[in-house]
Amino acid sequence: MNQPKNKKQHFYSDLKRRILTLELAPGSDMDEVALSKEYQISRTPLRDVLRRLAGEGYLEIRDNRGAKVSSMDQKTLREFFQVAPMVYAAVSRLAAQNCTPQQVEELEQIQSRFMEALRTDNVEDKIFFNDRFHSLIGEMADNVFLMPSLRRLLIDHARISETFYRPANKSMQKAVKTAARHHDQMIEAFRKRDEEAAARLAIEHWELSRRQIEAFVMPDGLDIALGK
Amino acid sequence: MNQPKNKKQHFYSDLKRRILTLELAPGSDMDEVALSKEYQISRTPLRDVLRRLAGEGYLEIRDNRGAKVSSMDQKTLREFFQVAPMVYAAVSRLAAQNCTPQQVEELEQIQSRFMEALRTDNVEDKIFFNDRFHSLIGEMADNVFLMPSLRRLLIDHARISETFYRPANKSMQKAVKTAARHHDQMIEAFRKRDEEAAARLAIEHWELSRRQIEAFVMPDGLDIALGK
DNA sequence: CCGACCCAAACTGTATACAATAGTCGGACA
DNA sequence: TGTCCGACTATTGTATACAGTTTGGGTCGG
Repeated sequence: MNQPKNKKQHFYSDLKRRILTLELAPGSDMDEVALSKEYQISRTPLRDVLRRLAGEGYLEIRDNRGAKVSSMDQKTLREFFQVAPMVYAAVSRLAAQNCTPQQVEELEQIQSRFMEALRTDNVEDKIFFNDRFHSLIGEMADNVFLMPSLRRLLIDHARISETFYRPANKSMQKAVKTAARHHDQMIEAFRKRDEEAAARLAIEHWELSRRQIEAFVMPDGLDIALGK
Repeated sequence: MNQPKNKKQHFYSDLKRRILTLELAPGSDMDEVALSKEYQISRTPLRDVLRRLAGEGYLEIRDNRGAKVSSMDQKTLREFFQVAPMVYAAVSRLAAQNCTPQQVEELEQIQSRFMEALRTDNVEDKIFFNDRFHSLIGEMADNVFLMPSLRRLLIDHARISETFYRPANKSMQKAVKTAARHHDQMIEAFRKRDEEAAARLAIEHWELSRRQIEAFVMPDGLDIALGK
């Protein structure tokens, strides 16, 4: 987007973007000297940023062996759908309780930009504004103890959504439209401070994702009986 | 405990200990040069550790104004009890599903050390082994998305427990015994892989804490009617 | 007496040189 | 030919000097 004067912050948000958009594949190694050349920044602040991103769950750091992008395997996916609906329902509930009119307004603005991205089929913007949408709901919930897990979830949500936002078939295109409708309904629920609706929508929203991913991982005709 | 050869790691765990035991008060500022002298370590790795602890929720870092210990005010307490039972119930449920016999055995060892600390009235050990107990349950749950929030909760759990483990009255002493009994029952639930029992115990465990804290914040005879 | 401004001291942020560690390639020996 | 050892290279970790920012106090003008 716009290059901040601050190189360090630019590196921070750019690396984040590259991870969320899968431009940097899960598991890939970060080379400190290469990155320091690329971003014209010395290794000290660069390492600072890597440590920070590790703390937020974007990277994993192994002693004496540098950082790598957090991996995303089948186990991760399983764990993701095991807790995402619960955490997200709780966040939505709290958000409905605590949100301010300003926040709801901001949410609407983000949503309209998200819709714009859908219209113009701008994949990076779809991912970005969807992430912003859900992050803001996290801020609305305003709970320091729930936020860390939500942040971690949103990282993989964005990465999972990649498959979503480059729709391979009609079913996925339809799912994206449904998801967008969910967003509108969520905004409405927040405006009315309707906890129950917010929580229910959150769960529906993630169930939709889960079904799509399942269909993607196991396409039609391959519905073999799985052990466990 | 034992001084590791590695100064950096020693600084890391020692600072953690000082925060959890409230030796470093919530909100207090970290002075990099002072700490680097105290721990005989240069500022670069020291800052590394501060950033890492910030990522884990022990510290907050403000640009150009250094790190301070995460604050713990009334709002924090409120948020804590708003989500702790839920997160902890979910963690316990998953732990009951996934735990290995080795882990249950380790849990028993930690519990016996915890009991020993209660017997000898070693406050620091009480806090340490209670923290270890609940951390291990987090590991048993084995879910990267739930762990960040659990870790954040356990920090303030330890700090809240300070009041617990320096019991001011009979009621608290009794509560500590009940909590210890909960631990034993949890171990039993894990051994039997009884999800429901584990979840129920987790909730009871935190309700107990909440009641004690409430009693502490609002002692007998001060039960004035509160707005909201 | 009060407030605005400025300067100095203290502290945090960055660059860079150097040290330590991990990974790799090739040669010696069985 | 296979394996093990050791030096070499690539990469991460640490120390330190220096640059930039915040903060507190003192001074000057109102």
